[in-house]
Amino acid sequence: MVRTPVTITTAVPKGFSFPATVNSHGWYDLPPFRSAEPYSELHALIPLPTRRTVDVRLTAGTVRLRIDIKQSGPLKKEEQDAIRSTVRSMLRLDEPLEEFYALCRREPHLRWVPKRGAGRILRAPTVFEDVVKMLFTTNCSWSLTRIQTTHLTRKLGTETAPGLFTFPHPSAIARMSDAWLRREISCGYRAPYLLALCRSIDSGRIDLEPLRSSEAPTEELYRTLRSIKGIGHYAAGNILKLLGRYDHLGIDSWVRSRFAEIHRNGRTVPDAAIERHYDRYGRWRGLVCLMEVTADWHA
DNA sequence: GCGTCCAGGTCTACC
DNA sequence: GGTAGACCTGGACGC
Repeated sequence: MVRTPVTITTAVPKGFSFPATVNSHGWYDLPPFRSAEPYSELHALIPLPTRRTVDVRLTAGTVRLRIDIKQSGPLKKEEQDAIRSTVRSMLRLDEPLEEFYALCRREPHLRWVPKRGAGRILRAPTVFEDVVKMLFTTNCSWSLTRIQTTHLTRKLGTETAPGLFTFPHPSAIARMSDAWLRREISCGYRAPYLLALCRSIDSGRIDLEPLRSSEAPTEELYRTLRSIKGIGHYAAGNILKLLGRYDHLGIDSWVRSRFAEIHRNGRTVPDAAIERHYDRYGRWRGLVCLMEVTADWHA
């Protein structure tokens, strides 16, 4: 047994960039993640197999990542291992990107990607959390995505410290009504989609968590995601990226707009033309597209 | 402060 | 297979 506070570390791959990973997309801005300064630290709540949740603060060194664990009870060795494993999964530390980086080095406009250690996309501790948050990004502004996620955690999550709430378990959401979710979470017409997903998980009809380690073909995973009501072409494409599959672009209005600025002097083009543009990057096309449209975030 | 309009993906009905 | 319309909310804007 180890008494808190506890600091553990874990090795990072050569060239890894903590800020480029945390800033890879907007997840760091959605609870339970917190980050006053996303370039240097990230706070997260990590659920453990023992059904406990720990509050961690992540900061990066050049060869190791520092994990400060804030919680009150004793911490077993296997719980520390679980924390380390979840953090590695969230920051994609074990994802092999050598082939992608080699591709980037052959493209002058992508040479910055391996130089700045970009290409690892932050994900939540669970696939369920990633899917619900992606559902909350559909057909709304980022401010509404933040409102929905904040309400969901505050009203159905568990308070682990004053003002600090876990992402709720599917069963906690499954117990609520459609009308309650619309009223309290502000998720509008997405409420029945969220409810159906949570009840499917709660009843055992669907299990999202194995998708991260699945060896099934990408198109099979895509079909699985599209079978979830409310997850369309855009959301499925972006969830696939969080599963380490980059065959789909996940085009939304922002990608259309950025693509037009970067490649067409501001003139918008049909999605099919955007798809064709990235075809030559093969199974990395979705990641190349993401790097291009977010390049200025990493400048 | 109030009303109106718009933007944002997905689903369903219809052709 | 392609398309129109409905879904719901926050924010911008005009009054």
